Amino acid sequence: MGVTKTQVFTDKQNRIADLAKALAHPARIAIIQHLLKEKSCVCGDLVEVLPLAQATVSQHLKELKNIGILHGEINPPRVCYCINETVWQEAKAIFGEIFESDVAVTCCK
Amino acid sequence: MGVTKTQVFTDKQNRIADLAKALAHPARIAIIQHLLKEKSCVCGDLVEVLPLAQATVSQHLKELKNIGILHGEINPPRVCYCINETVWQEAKAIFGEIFESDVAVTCCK
DNA sequence: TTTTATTATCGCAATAATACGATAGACATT
DNA sequence: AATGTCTATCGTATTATTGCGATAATAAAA
Repeated sequence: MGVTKTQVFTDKQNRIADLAKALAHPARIAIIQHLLKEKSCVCGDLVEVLPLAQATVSQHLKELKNIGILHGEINPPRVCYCINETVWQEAKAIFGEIFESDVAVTCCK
Repeated sequence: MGVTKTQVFTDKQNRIADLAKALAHPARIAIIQHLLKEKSCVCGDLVEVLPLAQATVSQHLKELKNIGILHGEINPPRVCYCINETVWQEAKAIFGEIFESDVAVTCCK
């Protein structure tokens, strides 16, 4: 065991979980916040902002790229990372849908 | 290593990441969806709905309870789990804040 | 071609997360 | 007191994640 049983859940449930997992680390939150705030999105800038080693930052960027939230654009010798607006809108819609539900306060009564 | 360096990030960044981590598993998404949809929130019902062992479901419930999204109410011999509206609104606000930001499409140009 | 600058990947170590059987705990009912 | 029902916890095996030094890869510039 030790592996998530993705096959028993719906595609949407897995997608929501994957998107949430991409946001489930403070460094990746910091990266996204920086890219939303600053126009500059060069990897080296992020390495300066984040108190993590270059290899670690690169790894977090890779995860965000894999899920689709970011895409990288080679601009030698630098790489410019940008938020992928399509996936960003997808995530916005998915989380919006979840949180727009009203909670039954008097549950089980 | 292998442990997240939480101390170098802000409380808010860590909180966002923790809330996202709570949502970062399809079983926990399914649990939340079920609690939002159905009035029944008894642990046993969730065990029937989810194709996971009782121990595993209980463990996921515990994680959601630890982060504050759920609270359990003992109703012997059952336990009724409900969404904690305070934390739910907090999460809604936090994720809403992130996603309301406009993305600069023409990044690095 | 060599150097320089920047980023990605590899390899490793350590911790975290997932899953479940077995068992313990809580509490009403018999 | 004994039983039955439901849930939590423990122990364990397996896989995933985090972090970083070292090194490779890429491409412009000297």
